[in-house]
Amino acid sequence: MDKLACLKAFAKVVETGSFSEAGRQLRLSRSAVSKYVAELEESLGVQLLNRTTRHASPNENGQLYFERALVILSELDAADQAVAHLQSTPRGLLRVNAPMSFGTIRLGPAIADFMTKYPEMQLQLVLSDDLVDPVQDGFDVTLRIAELESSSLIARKITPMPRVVCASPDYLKRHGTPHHPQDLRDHVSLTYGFLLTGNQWKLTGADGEHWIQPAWSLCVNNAEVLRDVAVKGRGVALIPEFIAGEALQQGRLKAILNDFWAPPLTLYAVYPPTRHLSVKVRLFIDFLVERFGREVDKRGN
Amino acid sequence: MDKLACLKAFAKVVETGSFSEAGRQLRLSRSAVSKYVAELEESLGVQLLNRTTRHASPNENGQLYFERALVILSELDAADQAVAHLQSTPRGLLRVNAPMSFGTIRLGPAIADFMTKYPEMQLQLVLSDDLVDPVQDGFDVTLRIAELESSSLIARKITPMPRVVCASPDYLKRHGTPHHPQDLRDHVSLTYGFLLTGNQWKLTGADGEHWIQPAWSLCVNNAEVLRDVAVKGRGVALIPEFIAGEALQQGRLKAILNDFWAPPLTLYAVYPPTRHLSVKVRLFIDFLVERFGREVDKRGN
DNA sequence: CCGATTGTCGCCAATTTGTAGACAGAGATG
DNA sequence: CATCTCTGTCTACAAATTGGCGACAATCGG
Repeated sequence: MDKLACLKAFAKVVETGSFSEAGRQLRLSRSAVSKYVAELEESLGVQLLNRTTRHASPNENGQLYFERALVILSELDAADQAVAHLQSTPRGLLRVNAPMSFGTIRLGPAIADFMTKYPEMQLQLVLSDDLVDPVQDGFDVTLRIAELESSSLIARKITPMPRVVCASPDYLKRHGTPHHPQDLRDHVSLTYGFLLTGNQWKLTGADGEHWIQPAWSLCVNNAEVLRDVAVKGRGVALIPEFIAGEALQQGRLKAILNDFWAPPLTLYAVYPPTRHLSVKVRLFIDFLVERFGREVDKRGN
Repeated sequence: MDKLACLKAFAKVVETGSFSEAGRQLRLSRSAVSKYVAELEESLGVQLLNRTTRHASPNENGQLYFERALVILSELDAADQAVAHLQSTPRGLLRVNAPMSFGTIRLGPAIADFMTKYPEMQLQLVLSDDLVDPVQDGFDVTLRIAELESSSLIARKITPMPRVVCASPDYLKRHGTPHHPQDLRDHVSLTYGFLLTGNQWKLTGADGEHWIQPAWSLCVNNAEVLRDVAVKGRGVALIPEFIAGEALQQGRLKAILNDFWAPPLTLYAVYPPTRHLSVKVRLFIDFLVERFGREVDKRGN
């Protein structure tokens, strides 16, 4: 028997003085209410209600039990509400891991707004380019920029990260401007190299996809370094727009091959697989989606 | 879902740190425990436990809810015990209706012992020979002496009440002593008349049943009156032994037709039809059975 | 490194639930 | 006072839930 359902039925019968009315308020049939109360009496071995064919009233036992039942039912509601409240009030420590470049260029400035919005939270931000397992390494959420991540960890897309092919004006003056992806074979590339596509660049235009493996003179796991070397005229770089942005605006770099585009990378949030996402993590991720882009949840969460 | 079962399962998991051990202690399978806790988390919309493949521990939500759950579960046990205790401690008012004769001759003297045994109870005894409906007339229990009572009220046999045929020595000297039930036709009977058998006397001996309708000169609804008139030599009476007893012992009445016996009457307790008999009533009836005779429950209660 | 134990999940037989409707009784109404 | 309406209980039964079995992958101890 569902003792709680019996308690609720019993309490409602006492409140209303009627099995029928109790049934109406609890959205149960009269016979269900009758059975619940009978079951309760049976399990206690005690008569709780005096019944006539028209109404019911608690006897001494029933009055005592009714008062106790009300306390118990209200405490149970209070307990439910207490955990709901605890869950919905964001506070405590949020530990975030993010890539270096994204952390310094985009996330860092945005964090102040998040902390203004949720003043009770503490945020610990660790910037690193290592592949990090949040469960293993004690983070609540890890941000990643990747092409496509297959992982057993739960991940949520935050935003696409467009990329741009660019070089310094001085480099272009000395080596000519490539007009087609195939022209890149004659140029020096500065490449990231740690994507799933390795050192190949995929560029798509009106005439289809082009897979180019330019001769690379520098392979590094930090796009800011690629940007800075490109600015110094050492080659052509394919790097995220958020990294190249300022140099492009200042004319220190020039975007080339503008009729072609590289598939964007994607910013993901990765977090431990629990049935119910911590509200801290959820609020943080919602903030990132709102701040950095549209929302596509990778796992239908 | 049975929320109470879920609460118990959850609490046991937190206590033991293990779904498996919780299952063993609750005599449930591991999968049942797992499902209960998952259901609770689902209904709250909150993660309560952190799980690894080897053990489980409450998170902050879970710790809060666990503490609340313990309180609720113990209060529920306390409520159950409170009504059980209330039920088992006999006190308060017990209202009894009994027939006049039985009340004055047998019950009255016994009552003192009952009240000694249960000093916290008050007993209200109303002696009347009216047919009384305990629900209608506000009694907890009504005693009846009858041949066979068919009633919608619940009744419990307390004891058989044997009857005796008797007359005064003086009457017998004047009218002769009947040796066979058929001889009663030539005698004057003093009859009760309010039994189902009316004024007919049924006497059974070695030669079978005899239905006699003696000529009655007195028909009254009180056997003591019948006894007193018989003592004065006015006729032959068929009355309960407990009423005739003292006069027989003193020689003021003489038992006759001793090779024949009238079917005994039966002392019943009648009480309102409730699912669980009040402990006051049960104790009183148990006392009567113990004091007055063997126990045969008429309704299999 | 292997065996034992863990928690979760899907499947399914067993059990319980909760309603419909019949029934008898009480109270309201004409 | 008779009739109607609503009551609480009970039975039958379709629908829903329960709870265990066994498979699976992960972890821990020897």
